[in-house]
Amino acid sequence: MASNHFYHKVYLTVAKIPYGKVATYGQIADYINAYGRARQVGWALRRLQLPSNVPWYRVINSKGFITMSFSRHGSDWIQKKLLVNEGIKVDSKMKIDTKQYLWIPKELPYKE
DNA sequence: AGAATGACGCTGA
DNA sequence: TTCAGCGCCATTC
Repeated sequence: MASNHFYHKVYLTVAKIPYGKVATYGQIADYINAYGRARQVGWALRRLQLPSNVPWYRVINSKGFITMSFSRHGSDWIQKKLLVNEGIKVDSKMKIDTKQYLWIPKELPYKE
């Protein structure tokens, strides 16, 4: 199915985020030639059934925060725990120091 | 089918 | 610097 292709690209790219690093929703959208579709990246990750082999927890919003939402049914707190387990510091406001942890790939992680 | 929703992000005041 | 407003669009109601 064509729509699943978008999700597949999201998962493929997210899987390339290195251990101990994070990326933003917009970044992922950008890398898969879907500039401006950060929301769809969020939908793709929300669709995952946990536990997943995709490191979904390494994706945060552009402000450097873990996005908190009741609709996530606790996965936001699980996200914090998993990131801390990788040595990433997450403060009490769910803020992450992007200067230190943001993934900056040297090459385009996804190519058509 | 039409409207609302949302794990987002840029812009401009 | 902060923040409301708007664009985005698949999914859900």
